[in-house]
Amino acid sequence: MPYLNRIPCVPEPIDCRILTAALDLFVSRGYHNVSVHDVQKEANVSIGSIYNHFGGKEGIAKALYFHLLNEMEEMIDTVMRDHYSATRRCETIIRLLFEYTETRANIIAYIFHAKHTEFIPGESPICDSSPFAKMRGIVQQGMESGEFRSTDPWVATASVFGGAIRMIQLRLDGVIQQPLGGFLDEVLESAWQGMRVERASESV
Amino acid sequence: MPYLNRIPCVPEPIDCRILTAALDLFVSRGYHNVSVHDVQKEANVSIGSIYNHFGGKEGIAKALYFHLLNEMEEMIDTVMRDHYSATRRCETIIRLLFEYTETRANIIAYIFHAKHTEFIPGESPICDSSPFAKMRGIVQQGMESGEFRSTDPWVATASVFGGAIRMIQLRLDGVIQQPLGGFLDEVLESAWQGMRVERASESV
DNA sequence: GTCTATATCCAGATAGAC
DNA sequence: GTCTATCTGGATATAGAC
Repeated sequence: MPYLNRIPCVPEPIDCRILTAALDLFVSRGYHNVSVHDVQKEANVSIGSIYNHFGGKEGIAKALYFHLLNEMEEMIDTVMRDHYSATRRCETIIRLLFEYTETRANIIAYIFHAKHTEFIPGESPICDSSPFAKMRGIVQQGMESGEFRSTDPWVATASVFGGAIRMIQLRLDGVIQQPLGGFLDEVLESAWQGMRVERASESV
Repeated sequence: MPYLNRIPCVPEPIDCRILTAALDLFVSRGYHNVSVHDVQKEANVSIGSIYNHFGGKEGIAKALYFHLLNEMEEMIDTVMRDHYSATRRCETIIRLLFEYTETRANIIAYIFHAKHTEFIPGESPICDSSPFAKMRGIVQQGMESGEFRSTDPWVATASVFGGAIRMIQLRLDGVIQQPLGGFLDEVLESAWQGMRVERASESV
């Protein structure tokens, strides 16, 4: 196994080191409790480099935000390419979000952080952003195709994804202490049951 | 109408003025973007008084947090006193939360703010707190009584309240621009359908 | 208890050598 | 492009008169 002990010869580019360190610190301590000096130490770069690359702390936060939002959008695009029914699309998105919450918790925590507007002024709330709009679009598609029962689009989206997002928040806060994977089937079951089309015979 | 122009002779106590001003500022700008001087100006008191009463900015945040958490707990206790079935209890809680979101948005925004631990160190996440525990208890009761189908307690609670909480978050973020009252019936409908006990004849 | 004026600290940002 | 040393503003917190 000759490669096991090899020292990586291509060092991670400096931008990535900064962003990775910042993400860790921002998520663990909170944006406002992290100084540029903290990031500098964690990333093993000088403070000058940080200002050169990102123009300051807010620049780092913005770069992170758009980078991660973009990753999330690519994830959703991939799901939409590989699956066609709204049900399968929603299911796959929820499954991937659960997986990411376990394996790359920082990313999900940063993306789902309630108030980006507090430290990225002028940015509209994340639920206005493209990936979230696409999620609403998928639910809409499901209502039009008859997979989901028809209701208000906001209510429908909150109904499909609300339970899952709530579980993610509880897991990130440490309130839920088991991996989310074990809850996936039941969460999906609730979501589908909540959005299932009522048969005429069942209504009174 | 002799009272209309009267000047209030019992001024609001200084503690309340400080807390009210702080709540407004914390919610609108974010805790870390508000200085003690801002609170002082908004509340029309001196900075010395603030330190006398609350010991500093963090003291204000803590006092607010416990005060509002307590109000929420009292609300839930009242609901539990006035209603007995889990369904009615959950429904009333959701309705009241929606109402508060419209009429006293600051309170709900502060309580539902994701990360109190960022500015109140040592405090456990809000979903561990007593009112949220009581909400879980009500759902548990509903599963035991057979009102709700049985599933994991976390999943059940997320399923019952997740959609509503998501709607509240979207409303507070300004993404949803209509009052929540208009969505109440559909939100409840989704929640109940998601938790309804499956009849044997319906399963395949 | 309340106030004003002041002290102290530390964050974000910059300058200029290399 | 990267670094160290430095500047500056503003925040928290205190001192001491009233």
